[in-house]
Amino acid sequence: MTTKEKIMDVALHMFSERGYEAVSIRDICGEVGIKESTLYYHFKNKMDILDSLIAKFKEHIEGLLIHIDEMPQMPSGKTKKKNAGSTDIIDSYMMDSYLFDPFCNLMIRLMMIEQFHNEEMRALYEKTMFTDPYDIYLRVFRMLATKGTFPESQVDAIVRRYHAYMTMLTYRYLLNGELTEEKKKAYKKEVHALMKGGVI
Amino acid sequence: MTTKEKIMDVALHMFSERGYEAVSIRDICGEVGIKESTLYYHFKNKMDILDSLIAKFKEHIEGLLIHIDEMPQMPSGKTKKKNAGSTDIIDSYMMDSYLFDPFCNLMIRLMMIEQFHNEEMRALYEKTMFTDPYDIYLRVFRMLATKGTFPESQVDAIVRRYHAYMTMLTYRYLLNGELTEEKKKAYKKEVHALMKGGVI
DNA sequence: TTGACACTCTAACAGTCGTTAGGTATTATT
DNA sequence: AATAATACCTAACGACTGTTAGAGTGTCAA
Repeated sequence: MTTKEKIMDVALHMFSERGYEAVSIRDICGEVGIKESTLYYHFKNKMDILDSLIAKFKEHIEGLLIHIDEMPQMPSGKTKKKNAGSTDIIDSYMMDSYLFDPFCNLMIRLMMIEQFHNEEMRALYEKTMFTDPYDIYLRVFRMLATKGTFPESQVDAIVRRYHAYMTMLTYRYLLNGELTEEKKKAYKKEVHALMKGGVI
Repeated sequence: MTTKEKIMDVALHMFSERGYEAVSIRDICGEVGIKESTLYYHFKNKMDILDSLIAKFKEHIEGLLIHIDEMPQMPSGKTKKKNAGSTDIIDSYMMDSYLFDPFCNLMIRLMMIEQFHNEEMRALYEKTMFTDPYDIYLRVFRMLATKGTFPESQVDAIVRRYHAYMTMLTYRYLLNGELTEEKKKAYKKEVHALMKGGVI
């Protein structure tokens, strides 16, 4: 990891825990192991660190959304038990590559903190936590409806329910205090229980 | 409003928007219109302001919970259309006296921000945003089940759904950027649409 | 061997931070 | 009238803030 990457990594950890303003340049440099002037060789000022993190995050989710656009009509399609495909693809993109991903999880926390006084953060937060996920769920469940898993007339209601559950569980387990392995397990367990239990 | 109350009011507005550490004593005093030394006449230090806000909030929700404990088996019970009672009591306690209440709404935002590096805040946040609401919904829907609105066997599933919807909508509309009248209306509209639409 | 470049350092700047000592009015109590 | 309490003030403290000028390093191409 280069010094620049290390600075961004340390800064994200600190920003997402205490907020941008509350973290000082000296806090970051102390943890990275460099002098303050060295940081200004890599970034033009403090805000430039935050901007770089946002740019990196935007690139990351852009990549995810492109992959979802290109996703197959039904992933592998080996097992044919009900809803299996939907769980797989949502697990893969929403959980493993987004909510559980260390970088993305910390960025979501940072957006949660900064959204109240930063309009750019607020817009990005709304898009990545509400608008985009809803669109993804809609796409997945529409696909499943064409496969005959359930009537197309029910898609809207099912997507609303699924989105509500996923959002609640995300805030309950993945954005509440430290993200432990236990919380990830509890989150996955609840999601799968809902799928099996026919609550969706 | 006394000077002490004004300090707490201004501090809460600033803390809930930018976070505790990012707000300075001079920021607060400038807005209140006093000198810094005057603030130290009313509070022993900066943390004392935060502690006072937390104490006030705890008292507030304690009062709400006691009122719910003492609530009648069925409020007024004049109209008998399905689910009418549940909506009324939840509107009254959860929305008007909690989520929409200016003081509580700002305290929730503050807890959202501070929970990641303050264990007391995290515990209070979990209790007031997840544990307590779930218990309240459970109590209300159990009561409705005994009235025959729906089978008792369905109570658990219904409460899970209701809690998920309410939590999602709260984060989507009431804890996302500025709390406008439009957002309150959109929130209420979605909640009532879910009740009428039989999605619950 | 020289020069250019990438990277890190020392040392300091002006401004802001939380906090405090000590003074001054106004009001209530004796 | 004297005393005490309440609520505010001026002025400053040492520590910390983001940021910068300028001086080394080491590596590589000419």
